[in-house]
Amino acid sequence: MNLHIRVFTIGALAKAAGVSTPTIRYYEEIRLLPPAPRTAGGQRTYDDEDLGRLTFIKQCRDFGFGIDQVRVLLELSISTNRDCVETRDIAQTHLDEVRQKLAELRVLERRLESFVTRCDIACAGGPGQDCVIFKDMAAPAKGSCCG
Amino acid sequence: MNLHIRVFTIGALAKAAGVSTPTIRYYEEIRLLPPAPRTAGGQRTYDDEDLGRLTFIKQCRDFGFGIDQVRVLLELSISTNRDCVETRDIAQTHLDEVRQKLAELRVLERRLESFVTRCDIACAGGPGQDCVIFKDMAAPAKGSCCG
DNA sequence: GTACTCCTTCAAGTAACTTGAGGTTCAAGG
DNA sequence: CCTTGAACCTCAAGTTACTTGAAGGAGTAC
Repeated sequence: MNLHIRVFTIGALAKAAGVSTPTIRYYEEIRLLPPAPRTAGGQRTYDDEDLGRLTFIKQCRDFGFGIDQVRVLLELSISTNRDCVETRDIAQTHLDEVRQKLAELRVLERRLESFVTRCDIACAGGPGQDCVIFKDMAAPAKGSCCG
Repeated sequence: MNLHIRVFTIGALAKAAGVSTPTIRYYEEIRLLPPAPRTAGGQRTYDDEDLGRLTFIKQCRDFGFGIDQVRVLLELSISTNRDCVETRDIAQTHLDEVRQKLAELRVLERRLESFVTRCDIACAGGPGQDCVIFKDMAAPAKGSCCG
């Protein structure tokens, strides 16, 4: 057992968990974190349990989960009869979304590449060219540059 | 020359450009679009020039450019001495950002894949398992599931 | 006791719209 | 002419996940 009871100020907790202090207050406000006990002067105090919870939240956020998903994951993490299947499903759904976003960004990357390349080919001379990119983009088809 | 002067209601314009009507009002409010002339009854009217401008904006947004970038691109598109080089640079910068985001998402995809896979291996039996994912995630290292 | 950092609350700002409430205008049909 | 229903109007607030700023109090080291 750990006999040391570590107490953190909000700044120390923030540093330990890798988030900002306003973020911690915000998490308290939206009840992701419980209301912190205060010193006589009104300053918030935290312990290792809070650090664990906050770190968990941070990890989930780094995974890209939304606040509402984190809320569910937190509840699952606390329930004694942990439902790993539900956790897996949340992660799977999120993975699907990430892959969807990846696909969109790959398309965007190709379009922008093509755009820049055509700019280079047609407009290497600099300003004042007869660049038709803008006419192209004012029509509802695919964009082009200086074609 | 086109002798037809097409006049659009806000709804018709929205449909033609592929945006929503509140979006058009919003664009007017933030001065991406000029204030529309009104009918006697106060309803907005648009013409083909507006359609061209709005379509241009839509294209830029689909490319992922932010509103402020669209503002610059719009000005470039209107200037008589078009600076294609500046346009290219804006697109190149944006392309770099897209690639950065792609790299991040690829890392995320791998992490989530690994997460889900480990869930499948260790927790195929369903709820009630001795799943350590939550303990892992409350520590500041990399997440795992049911390991 | 004073200097300095860290803490407090509250309000507003960010991006780019969307949603809702409550009311008006327009075009068509009878 | 009158009604009906869709589409329009304005204004305010909601969305996501915080960040930023102002004005002032608490804690600690010298």
